[in-house]
Amino acid sequence: MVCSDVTLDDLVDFHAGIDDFDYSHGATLFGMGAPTEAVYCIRGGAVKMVRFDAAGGERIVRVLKVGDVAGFESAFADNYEHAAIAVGEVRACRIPIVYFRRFVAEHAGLQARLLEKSQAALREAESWLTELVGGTTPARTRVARLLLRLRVGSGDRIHRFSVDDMAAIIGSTPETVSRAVSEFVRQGLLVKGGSGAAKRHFRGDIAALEKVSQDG
Amino acid sequence: MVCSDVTLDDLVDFHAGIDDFDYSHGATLFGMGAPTEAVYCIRGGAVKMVRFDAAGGERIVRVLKVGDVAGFESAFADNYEHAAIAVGEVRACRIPIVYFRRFVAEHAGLQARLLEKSQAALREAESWLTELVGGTTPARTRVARLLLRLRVGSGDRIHRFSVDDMAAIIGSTPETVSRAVSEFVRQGLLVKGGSGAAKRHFRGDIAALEKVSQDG
DNA sequence: CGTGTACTTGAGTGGGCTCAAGCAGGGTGG
DNA sequence: CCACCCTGCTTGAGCCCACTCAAGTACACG
Repeated sequence: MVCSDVTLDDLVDFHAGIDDFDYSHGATLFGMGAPTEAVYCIRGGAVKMVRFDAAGGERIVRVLKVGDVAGFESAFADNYEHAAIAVGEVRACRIPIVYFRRFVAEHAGLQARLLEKSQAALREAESWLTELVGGTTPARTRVARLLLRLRVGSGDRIHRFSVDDMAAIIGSTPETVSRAVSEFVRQGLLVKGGSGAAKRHFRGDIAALEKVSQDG
Repeated sequence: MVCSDVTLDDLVDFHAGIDDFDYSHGATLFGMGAPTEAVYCIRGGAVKMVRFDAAGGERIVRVLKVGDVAGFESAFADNYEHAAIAVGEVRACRIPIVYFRRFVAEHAGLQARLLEKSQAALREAESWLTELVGGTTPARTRVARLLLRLRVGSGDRIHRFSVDDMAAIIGSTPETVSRAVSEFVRQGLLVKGGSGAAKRHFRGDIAALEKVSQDG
């Protein structure tokens, strides 16, 4: 993880302006097209990376979880390519772009690490292309696959996105997602979290979901 | 373009084993899961990057054209993540992986260039996610968008992929693609190339296709 | 307790998938 | 040179999933 890298920890030690921030549900870390002024290390929660098409419809192209770095794709461009929006409570550390660029320029090891990050993101995007979106795969299967990808760590807790968000990921409609999720809940594959912070999570029967995710 | 970089041209000059090769339609540059042993700079034609899902069905996640580098995503892994398959006649130069890795290690500038390449590929993949695949967008619109992305340079020539390939890109079926393409041909938006090498190309009415690609 | 937001559920329709013929074109062998 | 086949494209008919439109419901928040 870039943030825990020694050289970047040095950055935190020696410069002011880098601190952890909290973002509440729906808060915007940065907007699509806004001038690039920082990258963010996600320390907790989930962040959706959003693109808007010509018609103004939103499409989620990636989901960031703890350890991911938001905005690094645009670190050497003038403007952000996506909007980054918090889903549930999010904690992130903000690194002003000038510090970030200086450090990358000065430390060769960081470049290799960035390349890894970029290729991991590419792998993830391709994975979405093959497994999650459209194709000829039934919607319920794709919803199951998505839920498995939204797991927190390797337990049975699953980030609970809104039906609209899930639809914007798998390329479907809120109604269709709702029907699939409701059915999973009825069948006991999914349990909605109670109140408070737990509201933003499911408990999932991972084994059963994996069964559904294999199409048939 | 990585291949035209001075340092990589030096590589070509000083080492044997690097030459241009020709591949005919359907030829495999490398297979998915095969041991990584080279990267390829595309000098002409088009190459499809393919992933196979559990059911054995193929899905095309990216298309490489002149100037792109095939296999660099796997340059630091043991095995290729995709298969790379020629569409029509392809000319490419083959760089053995040991040379490639040595050069990247020795020349810091190349790392930055690789990072750019990786991020460009990421952008492209996200672009496919938002514009090309599934969603709620009608198939004819998506076919039009795909055709525009398959343009050779900035003229009216378009790489002519098989209906199966196009279906594997937009996440549809060969029949549906065929219906859309046939209609474009009937309407004169698309002209099939004659014989010989031209068989692998369309001539497209770019302006009209762009109109169709904007949904309505 | 009212209001707003998000989700759920229902009925109806249509786009595209499926299944299944028919049809070019190009390569091969007689 | 032609008949043949083989591969890839086209076209048709029927059906079903999922999108659309539209209520109705749950829940949070002021």
